[in-house]
Amino acid sequence: MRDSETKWLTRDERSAWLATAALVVRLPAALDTQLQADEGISFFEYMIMAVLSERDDRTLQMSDLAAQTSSSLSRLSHAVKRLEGAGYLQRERLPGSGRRTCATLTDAGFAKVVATAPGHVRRVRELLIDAVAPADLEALRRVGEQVLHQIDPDDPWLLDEVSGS
Amino acid sequence: MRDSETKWLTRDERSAWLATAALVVRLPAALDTQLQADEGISFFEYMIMAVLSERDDRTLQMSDLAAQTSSSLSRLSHAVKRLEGAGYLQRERLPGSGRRTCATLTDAGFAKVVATAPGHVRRVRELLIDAVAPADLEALRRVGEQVLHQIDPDDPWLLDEVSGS
DNA sequence: AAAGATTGAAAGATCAATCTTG
DNA sequence: CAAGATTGATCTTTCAATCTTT
Repeated sequence: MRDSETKWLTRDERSAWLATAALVVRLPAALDTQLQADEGISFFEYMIMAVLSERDDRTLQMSDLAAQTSSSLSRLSHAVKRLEGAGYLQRERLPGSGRRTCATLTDAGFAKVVATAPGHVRRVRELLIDAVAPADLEALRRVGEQVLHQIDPDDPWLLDEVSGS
Repeated sequence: MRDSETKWLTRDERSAWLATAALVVRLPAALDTQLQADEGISFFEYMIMAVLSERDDRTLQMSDLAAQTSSSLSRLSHAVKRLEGAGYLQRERLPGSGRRTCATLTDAGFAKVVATAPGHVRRVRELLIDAVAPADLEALRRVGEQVLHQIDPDDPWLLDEVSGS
């Protein structure tokens, strides 16, 4: 609020920020375009199914699924309802322990992920992975992790990665 | 489409991509949260007004404004109509030369940007600029520019920067 | 009452169709 | 008819309120 104390961006910081702002807006949009055109699903819907497909039982609790797709529970709930209507997954309210709901990928959903993944990965490679130097990609990973930590320090954002390093 | 030839991501590429995917989803969301809570506007609306505020005449043609905010003309048109309703800008159909429409920031719109900028910049610093090493920020700028070039090679994405380097 | 999740209404984005001017 | 822009319909997201189970 104290306007006079604002630390404005330097020229280099500003140019880095402008490029980053364009990146975070355009990259998801470009991936959405490919997925929508080729497979009729959104990036968000693909992420939901991709995350489920990597589980042994193709199942995840709604709140965990929300965390892994960076979405609110409400947004996820609406999206999962649509995907359930399309036959790609099923919801089940676990009766045993608690008020939890689990989403499970159906065979059709798994098949959809299998059909969709190659084109998606190709586009990710084309736009990002193969377009930048390996060292820059590594820097990007660091930046991502640091920013996520700034946004939410409590976020256990190394779930699978912790063991892998 | 040839599934067998898909070049899947390596372990390092995959971990970089996962961090990046989370980054591009969560960073704009976090900035939206700050702007919405403190000033009642979205990141997109702020960008529109900020871009206009940097012009000498606070004016830009709709299609140029769309390019500079990474948005479709349709999305921009709807958003500009709302901002016009709020008194932050005005539209004028240039009668002289062509079918162009220009958007001009009003005094109220300029004041809104002035009031909003400090908090926004503070958050950008906190989440990104001050959170990463200068070399990583520089790498991020390179990545951004390369990805934007992959998405649209014809995009003149160095408008202001060309002269500045 | 709190955690986990869903719902309906309101706001925003996308898509296709349209309008206008050159 | 093409370029620049807008519109209306539809789909998605967000926000606040609600429901259920512990």
